[in-house]
Amino acid sequence: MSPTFETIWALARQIPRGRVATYGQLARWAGNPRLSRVVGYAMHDAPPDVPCHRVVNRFGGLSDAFAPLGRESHRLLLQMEGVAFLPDGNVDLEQFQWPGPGRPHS
DNA sequence: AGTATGACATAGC
DNA sequence: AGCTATGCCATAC
Repeated sequence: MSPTFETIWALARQIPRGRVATYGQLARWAGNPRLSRVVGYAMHDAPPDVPCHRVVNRFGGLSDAFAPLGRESHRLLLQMEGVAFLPDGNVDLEQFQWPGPGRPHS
């Protein structure tokens, strides 16, 4: 496996429960803000221990590629974790977007 | 081995 | 302010 994938998976795994992160942020923490595409691809190959449902695009919702898997599952999973959804069907990034691993300070 | 595509994002116009 | 073009890494053909 590529170290990039492992890095991305590690970051995704570090996402606290009830919080979501965007591809851009993961990519940024991975080392390159433009790695967003690779992040998505990493999610494609992401093992079950990676909460890919906590990884969303900058709109706050999973991409269409995840839709066939059941976007309701996505919403249900996040709701189960205490994440609120907007009427748009997207997560309230303003409230639930993960601040980042480099600033775990309250 | 090279080209094309992909769960996105940012910058430029 | 909205759209187009480009960047990045890895996989598939």
